[in-house]
Amino acid sequence: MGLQQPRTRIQQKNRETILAAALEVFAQHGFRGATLDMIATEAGLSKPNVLYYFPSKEAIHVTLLSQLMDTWLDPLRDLDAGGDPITELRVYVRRKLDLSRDYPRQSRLFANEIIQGAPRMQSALATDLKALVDEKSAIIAGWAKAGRIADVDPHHLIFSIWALTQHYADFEVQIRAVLGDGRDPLAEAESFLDMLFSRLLAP
Amino acid sequence: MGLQQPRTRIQQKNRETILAAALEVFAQHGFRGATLDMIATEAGLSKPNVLYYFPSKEAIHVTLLSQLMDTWLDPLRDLDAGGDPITELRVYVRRKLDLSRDYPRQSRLFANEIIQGAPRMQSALATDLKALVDEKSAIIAGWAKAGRIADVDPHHLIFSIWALTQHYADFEVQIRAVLGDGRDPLAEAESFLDMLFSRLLAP
DNA sequence: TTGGTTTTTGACCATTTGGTCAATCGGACG
DNA sequence: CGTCCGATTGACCAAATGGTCAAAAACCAA
Repeated sequence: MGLQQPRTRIQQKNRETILAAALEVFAQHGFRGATLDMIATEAGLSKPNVLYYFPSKEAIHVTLLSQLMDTWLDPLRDLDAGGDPITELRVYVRRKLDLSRDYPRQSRLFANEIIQGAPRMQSALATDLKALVDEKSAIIAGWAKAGRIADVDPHHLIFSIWALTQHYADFEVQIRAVLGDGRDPLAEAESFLDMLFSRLLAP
Repeated sequence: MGLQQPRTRIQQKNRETILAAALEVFAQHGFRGATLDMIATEAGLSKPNVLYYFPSKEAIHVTLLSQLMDTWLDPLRDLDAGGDPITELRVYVRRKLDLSRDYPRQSRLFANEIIQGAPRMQSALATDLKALVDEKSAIIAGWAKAGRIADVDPHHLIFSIWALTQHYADFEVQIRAVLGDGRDPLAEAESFLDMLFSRLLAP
């Protein structure tokens, strides 16, 4: 039964429930480590019922990944050539860090996929993602050439923003272990990264 | 058969062969995604033969992880309170980046483990790793207080070094997809990170 | 060569897991 | 109330997988 778009209220609800459960399970165990039983239990449904709403385990995974790319790239899409360069980039960093705080599971799902060679995203990376990054890199390069920010390589600037913000979601366990209790990693990260990029970008 | 330490030449060699194969397979597929058959094939041995040298799949994984922690923390151990602060930290960044270049599989193995909650490393993180980071953070804090480097949070400085260097190994697929062919990500990263930390740390 | 030890493997096993299916359930509508 | 269609599930299956074991092969010292 191909449920391209939900027709009934209950389909809508159950598909969402399954996706939320699958996100939790995939993020924690990776694609192979996750089982349909785990997802079904987490969703409060039976395994055959889960497969009534999605044709396969892989279909659930693919659905999650495509949803992810969309919201994940929003902050970069909003980088505005007409805005103040430093402000634009600072806002981008902050919004990216907000994503790490509010959606750590999505971040880990994505990280799992990329680390293992992005077997289900290769094309999306080389086309959509590359196009967007190239476009925004041109904007940043323009700012640099105009002397409005320091002369940094735009691609690596973007990579550094990704690396630094996602690190706080993906490696949360390590960070908490090292910092010990009683500290708020994400809050500290916000001011640290603000300072870091201020110093890096100042003309 | 518990082969705590190899007694014969052939044991030594086969254990190393298996660990090398397992590193490749675990890094690419994660613990659950890797199968003993994959490891055996990669090692050029039969599955029962692999289990002759290691008691279980998990034992292979644990062996790799403990080996990893050791070499992985060496550069941080060498951070010398008596050296020139900027130089010491620059060397640390460069050596960490060298590890990403030379041992990307180890980096991904570690990343896989941490992202999934470090089920087999929790204790090592909270004890050994925390102790080392706290010790070196104290040194960095001393440099900052003496005005020899900028006033940065030492823990987050170390996190940022980890994030930025390991990103080039763990997310290599993404970076290559975005940069396209004909560029050398690691070479570019070296100069980019050198500049980034120069600006960040200058008093 | 021989006897004993180490190494290797084919056959096998129990469990897990993704997925199927016929049968049942349940609610909305006439 | 009865019918129909979407929703749910217990039972089941085939393949994959971690691991075992007895026997064969390779090796080595005397």
